[in-house]
Amino acid sequence: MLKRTCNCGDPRKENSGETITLSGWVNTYRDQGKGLVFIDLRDRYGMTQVVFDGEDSPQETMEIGSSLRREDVISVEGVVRVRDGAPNKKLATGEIELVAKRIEVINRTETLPILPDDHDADQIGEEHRLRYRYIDLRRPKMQRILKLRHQITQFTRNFFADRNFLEVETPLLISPTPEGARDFIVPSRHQAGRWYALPQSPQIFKQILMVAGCDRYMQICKCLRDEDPRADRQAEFTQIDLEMSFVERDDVLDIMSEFATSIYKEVSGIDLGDLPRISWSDAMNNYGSDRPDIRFDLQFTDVTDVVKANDFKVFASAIEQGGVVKAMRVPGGASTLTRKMTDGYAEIAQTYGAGGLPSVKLVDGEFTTGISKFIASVKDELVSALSLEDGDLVLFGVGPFRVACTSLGQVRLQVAKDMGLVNEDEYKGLWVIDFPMFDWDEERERFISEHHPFTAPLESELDKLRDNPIDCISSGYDLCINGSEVAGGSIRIHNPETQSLVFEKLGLSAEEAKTKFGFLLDALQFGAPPHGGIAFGLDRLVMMMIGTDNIRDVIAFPKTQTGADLMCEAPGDADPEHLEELGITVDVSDDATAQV
RNA sequence: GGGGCGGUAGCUCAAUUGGUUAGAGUACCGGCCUGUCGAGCCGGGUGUUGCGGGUUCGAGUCCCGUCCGCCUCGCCA
Repeated sequence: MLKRTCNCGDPRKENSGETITLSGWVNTYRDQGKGLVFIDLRDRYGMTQVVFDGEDSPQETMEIGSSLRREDVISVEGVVRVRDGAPNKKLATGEIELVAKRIEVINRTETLPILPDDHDADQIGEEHRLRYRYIDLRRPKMQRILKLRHQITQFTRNFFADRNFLEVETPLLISPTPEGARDFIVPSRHQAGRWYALPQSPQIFKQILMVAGCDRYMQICKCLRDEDPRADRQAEFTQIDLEMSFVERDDVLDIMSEFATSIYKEVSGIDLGDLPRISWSDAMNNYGSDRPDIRFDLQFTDVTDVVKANDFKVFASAIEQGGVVKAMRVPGGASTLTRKMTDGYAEIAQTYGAGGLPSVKLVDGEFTTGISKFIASVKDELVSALSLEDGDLVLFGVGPFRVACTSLGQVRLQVAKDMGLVNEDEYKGLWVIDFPMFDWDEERERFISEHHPFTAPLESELDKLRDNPIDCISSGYDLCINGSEVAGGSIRIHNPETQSLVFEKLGLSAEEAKTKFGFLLDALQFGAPPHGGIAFGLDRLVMMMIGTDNIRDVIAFPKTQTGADLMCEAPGDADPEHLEELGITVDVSDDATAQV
């Protein structure tokens, strides 16, 4: 093989006269006719124009040159020279070209299913990009993403290594867990009929590392959750996972704030500014989200008490059932938002569980449209509670607290988009703290952890954990940037009594807890330090820095919505003998599925 | 599990109310062209209209089923 002496992004004017060899892919070819062919040769580092010139290139090289097609792989030895014509300002190597002397065609390509060309690759159906990922990844844009991701992990390792964190690997084959997401399971051969689970996160192991005296742990690790994906969610994703001993909440928030602001700064030049801390309650009440986007205002006002006096049925019955009425003032919304748009908002509210989306406009000092005639009696009170001005639109979130808030919160996001309130170049983050410990699950008729079962309550809330768990505030915290949750963590429970109590509140019998988490409860009995930590969603960090809504863009080999890898055609069939060895028989009939 | 959108040439798309031989750009193939750079010009259609049924004189188009992809609700401690 003709060995390269430098990369396609390297040659400069200073190298003219030098004989070099480049290897790479033919990005484009421009055949000018007998005696002159240009190709752009591309590798990860850049592109160089190679010229096959009848006057300077040997006849044989000339002939091969004119037969080249896009994405053929070649090595070319030649002489660097300053271009005759105008330099190409789009290329770093645009002032020079390589005059081909010797060429080796390493591999020709069939007609390509997709072209690795940033000009129109974004138009190509994603199905094709995923099936031929090795071609898609050749695109400069995808190469930039791979590189940025690498820079982020590199920065992360250095940042935490500098601060005494140890990178420790935790197992992939672990025991199934009762709480949380659906586990991927793996059959055991030595104990046929028993199963491993793939980790949803290394949670318990990192806590045990704290008990083991590691003091500070970090890992960039795969997490696996067998749940339906979304645009920003994959079953298989990566976390920057951390845990620290002898810390309180503020210690974790401080060091993680430093990490977040410095990684944005260093890797992308983005200034996150300060990261304010707001309570979950304020976030829900004012923004209708536990991960509010604070790049724009549009806050809510609770008008439950204001509209109580009124007998409008929708409000009255919601309040009667213990619900609330939230109002969002949209300044100037009366004229800028069309009927079609507000109808769309109502659909959004309904999608998130609200009955509808009552609204009124304030025009010439009077309520018009929507529910104006039903709430005329409390007009003055509403105007003053919301500081309404002429031309404002008011949208109401009605229902049980979480439904009223989150449905209006989703509407808030769309309104901001429609009114152009979102500056896409701006990055604003905040910590959401003081989460509740539990939420009540109507279906299962029991408490479920708002964060996870190892989250400690705030020290001052210990009494409530026993007597009034629904009001108990946890030590949990989430870091949200531009309305996206990028990290979440908590101070953990480090004494077995509290841990048992939480399991009990979650409806986990002592026996069950012992079976599933016995080793953790044991560990807590043998000298567990107070500890806490956090996990950053690496994929979402990369998404935000690269400016994409699609998580598949930032994963080299992502899966589709049905968990398929289109390139390698996973999942695949297993060898029947292998299954027999594992004691597994498979029944995929409709009946069998229906029974599950 | 539910809702929505889509599947036509290698790729991106078009095809009137169900009506002649399913078209265009690009890629690809052939030819021309010595300074191009998303080269240009001339010529070439390379097709199981995702798959299986059905209705009809006639289906890319309508109906039923199914598969695949995307968005989404549930789900994601």
